[in-house]
Amino acid sequence: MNRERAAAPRRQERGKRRMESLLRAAEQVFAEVGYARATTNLIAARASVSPGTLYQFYPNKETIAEALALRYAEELERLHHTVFADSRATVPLSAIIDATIDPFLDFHRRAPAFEALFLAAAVSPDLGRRVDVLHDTVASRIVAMFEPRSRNASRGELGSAAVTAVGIVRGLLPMITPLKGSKRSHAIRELKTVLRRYLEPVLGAQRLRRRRHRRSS
Amino acid sequence: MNRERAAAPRRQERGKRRMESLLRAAEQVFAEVGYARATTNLIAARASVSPGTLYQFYPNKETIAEALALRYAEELERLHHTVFADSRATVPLSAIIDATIDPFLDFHRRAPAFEALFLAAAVSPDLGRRVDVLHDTVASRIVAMFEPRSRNASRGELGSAAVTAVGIVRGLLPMITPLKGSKRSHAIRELKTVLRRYLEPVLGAQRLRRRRHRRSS
Amino acid sequence: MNRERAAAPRRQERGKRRMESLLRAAEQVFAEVGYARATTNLIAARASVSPGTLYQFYPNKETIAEALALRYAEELERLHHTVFADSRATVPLSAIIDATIDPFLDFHRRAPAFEALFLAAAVSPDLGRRVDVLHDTVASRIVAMFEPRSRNASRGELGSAAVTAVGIVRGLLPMITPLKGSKRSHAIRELKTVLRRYLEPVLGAQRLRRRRHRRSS
Amino acid sequence: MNRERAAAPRRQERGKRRMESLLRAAEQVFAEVGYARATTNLIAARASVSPGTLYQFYPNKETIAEALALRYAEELERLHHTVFADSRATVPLSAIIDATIDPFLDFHRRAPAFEALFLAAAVSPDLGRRVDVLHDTVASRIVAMFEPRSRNASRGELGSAAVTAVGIVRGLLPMITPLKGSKRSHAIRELKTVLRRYLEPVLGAQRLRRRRHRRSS
DNA sequence: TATGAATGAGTGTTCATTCAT
DNA sequence: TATGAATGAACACTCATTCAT
Repeated sequence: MNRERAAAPRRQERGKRRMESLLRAAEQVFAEVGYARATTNLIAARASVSPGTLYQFYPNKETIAEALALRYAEELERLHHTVFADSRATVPLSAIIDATIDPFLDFHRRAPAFEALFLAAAVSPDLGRRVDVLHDTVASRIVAMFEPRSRNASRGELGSAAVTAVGIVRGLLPMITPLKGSKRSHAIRELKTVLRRYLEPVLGAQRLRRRRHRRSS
Repeated sequence: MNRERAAAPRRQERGKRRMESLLRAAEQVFAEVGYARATTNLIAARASVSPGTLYQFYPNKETIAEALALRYAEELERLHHTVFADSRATVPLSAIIDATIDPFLDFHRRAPAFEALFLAAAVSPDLGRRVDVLHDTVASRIVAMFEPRSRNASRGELGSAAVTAVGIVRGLLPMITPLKGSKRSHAIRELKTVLRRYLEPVLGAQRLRRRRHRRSS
Repeated sequence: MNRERAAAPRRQERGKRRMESLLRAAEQVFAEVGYARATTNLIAARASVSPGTLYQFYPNKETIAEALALRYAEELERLHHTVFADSRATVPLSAIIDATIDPFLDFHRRAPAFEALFLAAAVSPDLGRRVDVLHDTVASRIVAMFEPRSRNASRGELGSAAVTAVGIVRGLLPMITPLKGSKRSHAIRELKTVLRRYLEPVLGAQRLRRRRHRRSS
Repeated sequence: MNRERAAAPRRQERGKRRMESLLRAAEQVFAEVGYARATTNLIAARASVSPGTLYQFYPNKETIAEALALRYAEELERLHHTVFADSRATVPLSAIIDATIDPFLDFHRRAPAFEALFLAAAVSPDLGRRVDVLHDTVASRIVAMFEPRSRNASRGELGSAAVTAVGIVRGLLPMITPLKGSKRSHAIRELKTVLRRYLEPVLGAQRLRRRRHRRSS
């Protein structure tokens, strides 16, 4: 009896560890073959576990992706929280973009399945609904960052811009990830340029916006 | 004899018509369930045809997607050819973007599987290689449109900008398509804004570029 | 009317020619991929004819093989008829074997599907029954050749020996055909040796056997 | 825990038993319809198992045939090992042949798919490569048996003779297996005669050969 | 006759999921 | 809990054969 009480938490610990290792295995597998071609049996095998065990923790394949997406979302939250915890409104936009995109790309490198999920979300409606967490997280991160800086954009406008920015990143990401070296740097610069040119007027001070308006009219 | 000679083309016509109807069926199915979950048997059934018939015309699933992509590419070519056949360099950028994006979205509505293929191309490497035609077509269309208008951008810069523009469209498209009415209009305006703000300096006159440089440095 | 009467034979001629070319096509295809993997559509295509046409002349795949086997059997008949038309009883056994095996191997080279059918006959019971013609032909050829030469073997014994000889050839043929040059020669010599040693006592008068021993030692 | 430890081997046992029963089912099916027309689903059904289960143990159809061939090869090894473990060089050739062929035919009866594989090996190149084990086993068995007995044949000659002998058996086997009773006996005697007459000179010293000739005349 | 589109049962194989142990 | 055998409905694709023209 005593043993049982003692065993329960230990068992839960073991369960956590199992879920961990399953998630890591799934991450690898998603990264290697993509979500669609990833099989639960392969994930289980990669985690040195039987398929039955996998299903003890995750009721189906989607749930695994969802859990991974959630973990990524959390990491993303932490990522920018850390970076921007003490930011001031005076920081120029390009610096904000650098501070948003660079850690993001960095994280993207460390999170091998991120792109697989990010992209798959658009294709598979099932997964999509679940992985949307990622988009939402990124978008709300952006809103959070820009809100204190924005003088003349409403919350709604900011939200809409953030969603758009996420779309831009999603669209350009696949053009960055396969590249290395200077080509990669160039592609990254291009992404930042797009974002900067798009966001500048959204956020911008009066002066800036006026100039822009004149030009683009 | 006369009859025989007459029969051959008529049979070939029938073949063409079958390929047509198979392509239309595939289009529907891709649009409904996506490329990955589309099955050849389902496509055949949708075309009221046996699976064997499908394979008489298309050797495999990929080829069907490829054929559909090709047809989309052709339609796209035609689309902008028509629109821009007589364009002048004096047309303002926003008009160019309107004339590019509006027919594209229009086409996109009539081409229900376009998004499925466009997106799937990024996920499935098999399909990707074949469907890249679409991206290339769009990109080269953009280059063709902008080249006569651009004063100070090299061909390489234009190409790179075009690829980026395609990425932007790909990234924002999924945010437009599920919407209707004013929300849709707003999302479209947003896409155009992104493109305009991004492309303006790429194409722009000397004066404009100088200003931009100072500011963004 | 008149035309019809005139056309009929011409049509039959054309039919013969079609059957010819179909048979030649089948021969190629059987030789290339074996009976089992040969498809009627492939045969038709090889004959530059539609599958429907093929079925106008041959009701199914087996029949084609049967027809080819029959043609081979006829050629075999002719083969040894020619060779042995004037043979005498005094010819030594080894010469008979040479005169049987050499043209046979020669024919075998010219008849690329022969082995495919010969072997397939043993595997597929359907085909087997039909292609047995070949075995029977070869066996009866052997009997015909040996009968005038045999002093102490009954017809039954001869028949049994002939069947056995055919079996030997079938068993060793696949060891000869893939070889070239001296290895091939060696394998052929081995086949002849087997046959000679087996048939000698079946056929032999004392004198013949003694002579043989001296020579072959 | 104790239970867990006990369960693993029991499960593995179950796996072994399944592989067994699948192999038995495959044996039946191969024997009934031949390798080419045997379907994996049929084999699975015959083993009262789903197709998926079959593929849990054998990755494809060929592998099943291979496994069966391997098992046959092992049985063959055992077969003649037992018989000849203590053989002396003084045993007459005919006894050796009896002791080789009789158990082989016996085994052949108990191994209903043996012929299907043995023959299919010559037809299907895929299977062929894998089932060659059988031929090699039989040939090397023959070499092993004859080596100590042969006074004047080199190893190479013996090997070549063994291969030829295997060919002979393969060629004559289909003439034996469909027969029953005295016809069968007769066919078997014929096979042995062929082998004896062929092998005698290969193995024999002068004395032996003379003796043999007298006897067999 | 000749065509070639059409058929459709069937092929080997996969994989998310369940279940007996 | 953990195992891994078991499931079975699919899947992409084939091919001997038929049929409208």
